[in-house]
Amino acid sequence: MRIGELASRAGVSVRSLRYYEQQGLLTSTRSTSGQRHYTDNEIERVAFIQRLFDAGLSSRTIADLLPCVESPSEGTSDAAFERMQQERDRLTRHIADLTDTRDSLDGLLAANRAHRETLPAAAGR
Amino acid sequence: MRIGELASRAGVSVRSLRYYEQQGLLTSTRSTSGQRHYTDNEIERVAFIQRLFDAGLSSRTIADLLPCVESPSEGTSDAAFERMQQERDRLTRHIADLTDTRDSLDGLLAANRAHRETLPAAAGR
DNA sequence: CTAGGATCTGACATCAGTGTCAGGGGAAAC
DNA sequence: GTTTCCCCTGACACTGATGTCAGATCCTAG
Repeated sequence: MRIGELASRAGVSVRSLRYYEQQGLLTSTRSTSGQRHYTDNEIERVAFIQRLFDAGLSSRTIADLLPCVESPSEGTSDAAFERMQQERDRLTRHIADLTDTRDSLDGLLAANRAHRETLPAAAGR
Repeated sequence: MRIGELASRAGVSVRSLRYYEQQGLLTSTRSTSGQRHYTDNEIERVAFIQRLFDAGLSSRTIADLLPCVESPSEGTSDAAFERMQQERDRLTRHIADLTDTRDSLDGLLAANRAHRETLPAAAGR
């Protein structure tokens, strides 16, 4: 498929796909006229890349990890493996932080809710 | 205390504190010479602002929410209350996404680990 | 064959929080 | 009082993923 189709199927912009390729996250075969062509495999790959971006990884970090993802059967480098563990741990900490923050919001919401019930006339201002 | 002390006690840069004030997230009393002065309360406030930033809220959103935080005893506006619930829900979804992503990484790590054990000689390359 | 949509490259814009520098004044320690 | 550190404002830089535009080329439907 060409880039437009991959973009719509993976739910990202054409611009982003070109950027991913430039950053070494994605490869494409080129037709003689220079147009990029992809296989269905790339759909999942792009989706995964997006998830890593959403998880706060930089394109550089993702580039470091992807070899480990693509060919877990080969002996991937220790460095990539370590990096992956490191990111996993970072993610765990981040999730814990976010959970704490959400709990704080819940506490505030509860306090506000309680107040609203006792003073319904004040609601809205 | 002056801005430098607040910065070091709250663990943020002086630059950031001035920015927060500019965005309406923080207020300070000014000495006659124009220097900002803060009370101990601001330490916690700044820490909370940081947590919200880390949770992906924009300064605009934080500004919308803070009245609700500072004076839960007053009848805070419905809009702020709704906004807060909305952000809480967004955070919940984000946490779920991150957890999924982390699980994916765990799966990949396990696959790599398994391979490493079967082919110890290939480690490092 | 041709028109219109898709793609190519390259460049510049955006956003938001933060870093950093310059030039001038304040505060506190010696 | 002088030195040294802190603070003030204002401005510009940065980062990184993405948007957008321009001008050229390609592909496909009519």
